[in-house]
Amino acid sequence: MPGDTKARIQEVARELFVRQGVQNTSLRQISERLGITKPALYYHFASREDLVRSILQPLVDDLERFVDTRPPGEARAGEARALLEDCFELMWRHREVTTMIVRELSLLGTLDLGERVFAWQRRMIALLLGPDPTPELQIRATVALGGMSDCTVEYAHLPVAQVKRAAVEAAAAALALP
Amino acid sequence: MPGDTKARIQEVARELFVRQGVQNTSLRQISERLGITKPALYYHFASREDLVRSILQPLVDDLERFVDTRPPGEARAGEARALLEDCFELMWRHREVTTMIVRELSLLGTLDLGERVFAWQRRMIALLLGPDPTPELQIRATVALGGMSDCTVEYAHLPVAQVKRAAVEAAAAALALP
DNA sequence: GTCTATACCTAGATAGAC
DNA sequence: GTCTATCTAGGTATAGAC
Repeated sequence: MPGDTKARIQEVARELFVRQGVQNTSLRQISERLGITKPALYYHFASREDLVRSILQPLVDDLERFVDTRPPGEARAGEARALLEDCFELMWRHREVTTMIVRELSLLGTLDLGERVFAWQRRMIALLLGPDPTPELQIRATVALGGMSDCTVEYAHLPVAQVKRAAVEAAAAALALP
Repeated sequence: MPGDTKARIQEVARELFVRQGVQNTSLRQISERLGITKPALYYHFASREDLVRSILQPLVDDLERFVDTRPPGEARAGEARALLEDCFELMWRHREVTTMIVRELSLLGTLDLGERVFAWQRRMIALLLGPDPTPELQIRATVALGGMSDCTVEYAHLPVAQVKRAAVEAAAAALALP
């Protein structure tokens, strides 16, 4: 099927990025693996950055949609836990990209996605704990959210249900949720 | 003082690595900042990898010493919390290097430090929870330890005491410590 | 211990034919 | 949409003078 070369490039690139890191993957490797030449990539993507960004973007978009579609203000008792569960599932669904980001956090900066993810984190914390949380609560939220994302990376080989239950449990406890 | 050029190189390199990431820092930048030439660096370090490793090593050594100097077996009640506190302080003391690693986790792999850090984590979990913890407990420990290291990076501008108290509190809760 | 000079490679990227 | 050919910039690293 002609026309899906772009998708195939992203597929191969994502696989290599996850396996050996983004910084350690060259366009040459990607094109060789596809059986095409390097310049051919440039027909589909304006630059290497563009290719990488196109792979990370869906996760960032989904994260933003996630907080956009919830009513603002602090979650009621019991709702916060559901929020953590849904958030975990989102990160798990995108776990290949989550892995890329966790292993090379600095990517967000070089791709100008850092600000967006940072803003997302603030809004997420506001949903969990209300606006203007104390530094103490922000720190607890960082443990909770950072911990959950680490788990989607480190325990990607275990069954979802098991990881989800334990990770959400730990995150909720870190937040001192009831 | 002649003879401390090596230390000055490490100092400048560490600063640049923290500010703009390891991968985005070239030997040219380091040598220019020092007012020496690129080849001069090669008198002090066999390679770029060697330089980077020499900067990360002290943290890894300290982590290993940390678990080496504690009696094996599960910590008693109350001891686990002290263990988390000491661990936090260690990461905070090395927080420049901790930052480098958290932002570019994949460095550990390329420098052959990944195995050592992974083994450290297993031993640390054994100290906290006893040998052969269930997957559930391992996941909780990942949230706790990963969360604490994230905090040393993200809240490096706040007073130690405040970050330490909140981060250890959250980590202990994630572990379901009494 | 530090310099000049340079070799060598690989990367990302472009021009233009087909 | 993909190719060949090529450019340029930057990287790591070495040889040999001082």
